[in-house]
Amino acid sequence: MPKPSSTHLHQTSLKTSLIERAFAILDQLGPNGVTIRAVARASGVSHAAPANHFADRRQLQTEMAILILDHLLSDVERRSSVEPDRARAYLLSLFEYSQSWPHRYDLLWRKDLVNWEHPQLAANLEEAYQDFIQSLIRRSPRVNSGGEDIETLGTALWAMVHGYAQLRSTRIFEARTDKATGERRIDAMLSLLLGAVFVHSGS
Amino acid sequence: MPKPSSTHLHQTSLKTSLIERAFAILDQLGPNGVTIRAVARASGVSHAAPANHFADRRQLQTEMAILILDHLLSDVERRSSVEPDRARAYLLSLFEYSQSWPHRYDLLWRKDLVNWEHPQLAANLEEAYQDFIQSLIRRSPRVNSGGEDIETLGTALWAMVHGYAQLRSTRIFEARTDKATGERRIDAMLSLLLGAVFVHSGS
DNA sequence: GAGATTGATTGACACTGTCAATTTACAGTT
DNA sequence: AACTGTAAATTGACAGTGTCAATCAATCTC
Repeated sequence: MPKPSSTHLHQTSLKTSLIERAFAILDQLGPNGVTIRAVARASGVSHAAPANHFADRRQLQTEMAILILDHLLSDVERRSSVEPDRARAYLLSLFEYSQSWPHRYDLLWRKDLVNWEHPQLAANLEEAYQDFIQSLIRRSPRVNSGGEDIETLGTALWAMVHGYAQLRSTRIFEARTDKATGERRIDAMLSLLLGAVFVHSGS
Repeated sequence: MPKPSSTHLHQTSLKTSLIERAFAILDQLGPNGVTIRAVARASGVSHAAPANHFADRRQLQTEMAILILDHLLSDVERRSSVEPDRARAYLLSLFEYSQSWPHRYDLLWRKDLVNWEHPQLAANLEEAYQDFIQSLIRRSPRVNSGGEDIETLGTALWAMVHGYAQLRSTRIFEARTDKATGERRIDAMLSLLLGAVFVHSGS
């Protein structure tokens, strides 16, 4: 029952407006800035209005996480239309997104802010991950080691990119946050892992 | 000027007592539980007493992070005395620590709670990382590719273990948090990377 | 001993999330 | 058209939080 006409005073439903403002605050101030009251304030409603749409703060951020994951996966599709290697598209998008939208990426993996038990969120990630694994298999069925080692490889790749994205902000790896050098480094790491494992090394 | 006798009413200096209690709370409730007031309460002092020892909450948690890193590195040493491969000791300790002390490990990398600009903290991590790289070189100077690729490999290994440790809690990798299967998976991933790159594959 | 300094206490302020009670505005029924 | 019911927004309150200012006590220094 989506009511196209205004329910009360908002042209667009308040819920979507709240989420919009929440993203604006997130991008600017980070996860800690996304308070219920700040979002309400930015939307011009009373501090308790959001309660009608989100049970609590965690649920707001969980719904944001679903949108962030969508956003990220849409970037995978965009890149995949150019890059023939779909597994590579996943990994490069993952890294690029973490650098382009650092606060969104941070929020996504904060399990105190996001409820990863949420069925849709969990299902979307699981689906993406399985698709990633499939694209790895499709990429090159002929692997040095056989069997389920392909899943180990997938886990290693995903974890590596994710870990690198997160640790870069602590400056252990590379002093400055230069995106270009980061991508070059990612590329080298992927070549290392992919090139060494697969029979015909890519790129 | 460490005053061995009681400054006021505490046998041991209040600062160390505060940190002790803070760790107890951290281990039980996670980073969000470590509030200035809760720590003060647990130490039996007024809510503003900690301000004399920590400028703000972030500084308390930053000092905790220094201790956590020490703790983690001491585990590396312990393991290194058994495991001849020191680089491997780093990686396995890193993972095991993240599973044994999940909340401490979480806190360590939370840049909103910990100030990674802190000179001592940054220096300690940098030193450990360089030692890790050195142990990688010492492990096997003969690498397939030459030059600074050893640093790329080091980054890849560290990032992979860290990323795996963090993502395990979101259940993408392995549904249940079984430590044993986790270690087996880590082992497989390390063999993948190390065994493929180095001339004589380890383990 | 007098004075100064360090450390702890109390009280306050501006925030936060969340709940209860209330008011508002719309929709459907008769 | 009036009534009623329901959903949504408001107001007010409560218990927390971090942090600051003023106060108070105890110790150290000369």
